[in-house]
Amino acid sequence: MDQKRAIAALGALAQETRLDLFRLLVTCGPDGLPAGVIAERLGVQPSSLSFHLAQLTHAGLIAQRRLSRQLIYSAEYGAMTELLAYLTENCCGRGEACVSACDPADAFAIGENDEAPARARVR
Amino acid sequence: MDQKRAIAALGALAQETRLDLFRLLVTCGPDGLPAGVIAERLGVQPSSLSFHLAQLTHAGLIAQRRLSRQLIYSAEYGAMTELLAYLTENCCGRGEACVSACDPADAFAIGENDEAPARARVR
DNA sequence: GCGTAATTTCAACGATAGTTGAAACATCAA
DNA sequence: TTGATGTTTCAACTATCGTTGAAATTACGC
Repeated sequence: MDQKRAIAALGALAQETRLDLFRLLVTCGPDGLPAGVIAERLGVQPSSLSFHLAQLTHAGLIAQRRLSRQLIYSAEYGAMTELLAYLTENCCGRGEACVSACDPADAFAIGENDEAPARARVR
Repeated sequence: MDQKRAIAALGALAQETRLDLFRLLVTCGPDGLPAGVIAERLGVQPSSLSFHLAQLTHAGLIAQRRLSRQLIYSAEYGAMTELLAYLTENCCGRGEACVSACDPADAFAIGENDEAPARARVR
């Protein structure tokens, strides 16, 4: 992952509809969902959804395939993984403040609740 | 991490200067760097840098502290960790396509090279 | 082929982001 | 206090983003 692609991915995710959309597809696995179903679930106009789907596709975060009349969209887990790796690159071994971010076990353990790990802010 | 904060963080990172800046601070650890040094390293005008520092600070991705005349900025590793967790929430156990994204070992293992894991695209 | 369903494309609009340079602010040394 | 250093704030400008509704496209069943 280079800077350009990372920015494209981050920019694509930095929007209400698209973030919800991406996270919805992430939970749906490789099977994905047709555009119409996504529009209904998110409560977005088809025209608007199409715009956002194009943004995410262009950023490489989702993939498109056709199933008869429907266009099915699914998350590109590889791209997501690369993006996470790009953000955390070289953050290891620089002191205890970054330990939880660099330790995969810790990093993913907090996904279930919405709390930040207890850590003193550097002020 | 809720949707609003995630969007703020993603939006903050979705910009050349700020992404470079954040990654620079991530590699610097809790000690951080003064604004002047950052401006020099990134080749950005102080005025512009100040704008970007404020964006990242407001998004909770970096922290600010004063050291005499200088303002020192450092990465907020906790916020970064929460963001990664938010993006990958509920992506587990849905099929083999998301395995590498959900398996921390795999997810972070590809950080060293710039290659995507070999995976067939759903087209 | 015709009509219909599913989705995309297009143009127009208002809103927000990023840059620049000048001015202001905050801190320190003398 | 005075001057200098480090950083932020502000106004003005251009560029890009997201929404809407209408029209066009694509694929299917009859």
